[in-house]
Formats: sequence, structure tokens, C-alpha cells
Amino acid sequence: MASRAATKASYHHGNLETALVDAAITLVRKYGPDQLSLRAVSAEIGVSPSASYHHFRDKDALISAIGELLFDRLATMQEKAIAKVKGKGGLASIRKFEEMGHAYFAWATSEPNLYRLMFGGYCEINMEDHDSKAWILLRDALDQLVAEGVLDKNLRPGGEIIVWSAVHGASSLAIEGLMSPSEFPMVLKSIQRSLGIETRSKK
Amino acid sequence: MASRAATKASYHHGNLETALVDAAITLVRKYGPDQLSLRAVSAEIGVSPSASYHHFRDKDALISAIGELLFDRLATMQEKAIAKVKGKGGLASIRKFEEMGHAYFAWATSEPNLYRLMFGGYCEINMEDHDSKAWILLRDALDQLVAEGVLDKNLRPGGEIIVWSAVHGASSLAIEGLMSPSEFPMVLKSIQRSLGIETRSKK
DNA sequence: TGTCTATTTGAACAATGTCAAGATTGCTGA
DNA sequence: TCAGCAATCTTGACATTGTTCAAATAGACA
Repeated sequence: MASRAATKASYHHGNLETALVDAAITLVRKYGPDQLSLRAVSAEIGVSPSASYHHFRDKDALISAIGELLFDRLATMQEKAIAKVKGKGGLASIRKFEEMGHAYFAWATSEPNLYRLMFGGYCEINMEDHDSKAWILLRDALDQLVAEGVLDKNLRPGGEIIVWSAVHGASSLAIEGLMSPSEFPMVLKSIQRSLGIETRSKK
Repeated sequence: MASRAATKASYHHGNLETALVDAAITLVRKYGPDQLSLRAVSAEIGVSPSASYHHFRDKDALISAIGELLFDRLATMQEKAIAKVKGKGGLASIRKFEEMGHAYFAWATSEPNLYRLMFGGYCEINMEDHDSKAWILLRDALDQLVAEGVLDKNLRPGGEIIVWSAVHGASSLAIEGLMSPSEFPMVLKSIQRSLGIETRSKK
């Protein structure tokens, strides 16, 4: 129990586990995943350097815990973004799809160091059966588009991979300074073109 | 002068610089960029730990040197791959395009740790004006497709970013175990669909 | 209240990046 | 040929890191 809890807790031991993760995220955010120091994390909380070893096997375990949490946060961002789209029907579904992409890219580029931790080989991600929140979000969005007759059934298979590849790739390139963020809408449009769900609007 | 040279060189000093880079690549390849130890690199060559500081400002400088070299290697791989495509005309150009993608993905997934070094925020990449070998290769390929009337002129702008995003994204996801390599052909097809350069062959 | 167990600390160790000072080498010009 | 020089490499040292293990401590429960 006590999923978030915390609130400073007691002095001797509180829920150090979440405190460690929080402090570590703060440091990774600032200095990058490769610069993370366990001792610095401990110092941030005012605890001894070896205290963390009763909650995490080693440094990698802590990093993996961070990764897991971040994947959830990213998905929550996307959830919030599509919740803002009102209305129903094909056009609204396409707008939701676009908003998901934008939310993903916006979060990734606004948190380069956290995104690097997630996809830079730092944490062992356990995504065997694609049951992550973000994956389900995308799957449902694509299914919805098929159900509404917007997305061709023949183009549906593997749609998640196609979309994720392009959006993740653009995010990564933008973070590393290899592409301007202003070019993301173009990438998103190209994804829609490949799926045949473009809103051929103006012009 | 002496761009590659080496051949063991003399005993006291040889061209330590390239020897350091070579040894470092070997170690990164094996253990990952975050595990690279300057001392281990020195030991591999049989030189003192502080010897490298006469050739590289610090560890980051060595890593950046590796990155620069790797970007060239990757481009060379692609060059070799498209050179194997014989014939001229639109269809051959499309095949070259496909081979480039496959070569990129194959190299990336066969060298996960090297690829992580290149795109994981380890090295400062200097790609201000997109004058890298790989970029030019891709640009020329797209221009060729336009010249041959295969690729629509209106879909040309930003084609490099669109292609690179998807291919890099797929490579990265595959390396991190988030996508099966067997799905790459599908990603590549989707890119071609978005550019309208698909070879709608069988069925 | 007293004992037990889960937490936290303290001191210690090996390994790391980095630096300053000294030693060694090969080259240069007389 | 040989002294001097600049580039190159080594030695020794320092602060910082991840990690371990025995000892101390607090809270829970009897």
C-alpha cells in the first residue's frame, strides 16, 4: 500500500525508496543519466551513501526504477493531451492521434536527459507483451481509426511500430540537435500520409 | 598527414592517438559507452593511464573522436550497400534507397553499443550544416528520385528528416528490445508509402 | 516494557578521472 | 657528432565513485 505517500515521513526511516527515486530523477534531469552519482542522490536526501542498498540492489536497479516510472509519466502526458480533444467521429479521432504525437514529442524534447535514460540503454525495459500504458493508448487509437473507417484495414497491421519508430526517431534526433523541432509537424504529416489518415485540409 | 598509418609504430611514442581511439572502440563495443574506462583503454595498449591527456583534453574528447569516426563508418557501410545495386532508372534508384535503409538498420542493430554512443548524448556531434557523408548520400538519393520522376516534387522537401526519423527510430527501438528486427521491412515500406515511391509489386 | 527485525550508519576498499612534476625519446641545428 | 629542445610518456598523488560489512538504531509487537 501507500503508492505515493511520502510527505517527508519520519526521520529515521520513511519511505526512502520513493525519496531516492525522486531525488535521482531530479539529478538525472539536470546532469544526464551518465552523470548520476548514488552518493549525490543520498546527499540530496541527507542520508548515508549506503542506505540505498536496502532498497535497490545497485545503481542500475535504481535507474531501472526511474525508467519504469518515466514510461508511465510519458503515457500520462499523452493521456492528458488527447483528453482535451472534444467531439466524436473520424475527424476527432485523427485530432487525438495528432495530439498524442505532439504530446510525446513535446515531452521528449523538454526532458532530454530523462528521455535519454529511457531509450539510451540505461534501464532494462520489460515490455515483453507490449502491455505498457503508452502502447495500449496507441493501439486503441489506431483501432478506433479502423472502426471509424478512417484507417484502411490493410494498413493497420504493425501501425504501432510505424508510428512509434517515426515519432521516437524524430524525438531522439531533435534531442541530439540533429533536427530542428520545427520539423516535427512535417514528420507527423508523413506518418499520416503513410497510413492514409491525412486531413487534406487547406489548399 | 598519415591519416591511418600506425602499424605498431615505435615503442616510446607511436601514433597513440589512433591507437587510443581503436582500443576505445573495441571496449565500447563490448561493454557499452557508459562503461568505458580511460584506464582500461590505456591498459589495453600498454600505456600509462595519463598518457591520453596529451592527445585528448579529457574522456569526453576521446568519446567525441570515436563518434566522429563512427558516423563515417556508418556512411561507408551505406555507400557499399548501394554500390551493389546495378542498373539505372527509377526502379534501380528505389532499390538503392531501400538498400541504404537496410544497410543503416543492419549496421545499427549489429553494433548496438556503438550506435548508442553515436545517438545517446555521449558525443557532441557537429552537424550544423548537414554536411555529413550519410546526409549527403541520402540527399542525393532523394534528388535522384525526383529527377527521375519517381518522387513527387511536392513531397520532396524535408524528405531526409522523414526518412532518417523513421529509420533511426526503428534502429533505436530494435536495439533496446522494443521492436523486433523482423518488422523493419514494414517500417521501410511505410516510409516509401509516405513518399509515394513504393514498388507496388505482387498482389 | 523488553525483544526482535527492518533500516540506517560508519568505516573501509578497489577503481575511476585527472593533474602536476619528473623522466624519456627523437629531432634539430651547430 | 653531439648538445639542447620540444614533444611524448611515466610516476605518484588526490578526490570521487560504487559497493560491502559489521555495528548502531528505531519502530513494531509481544
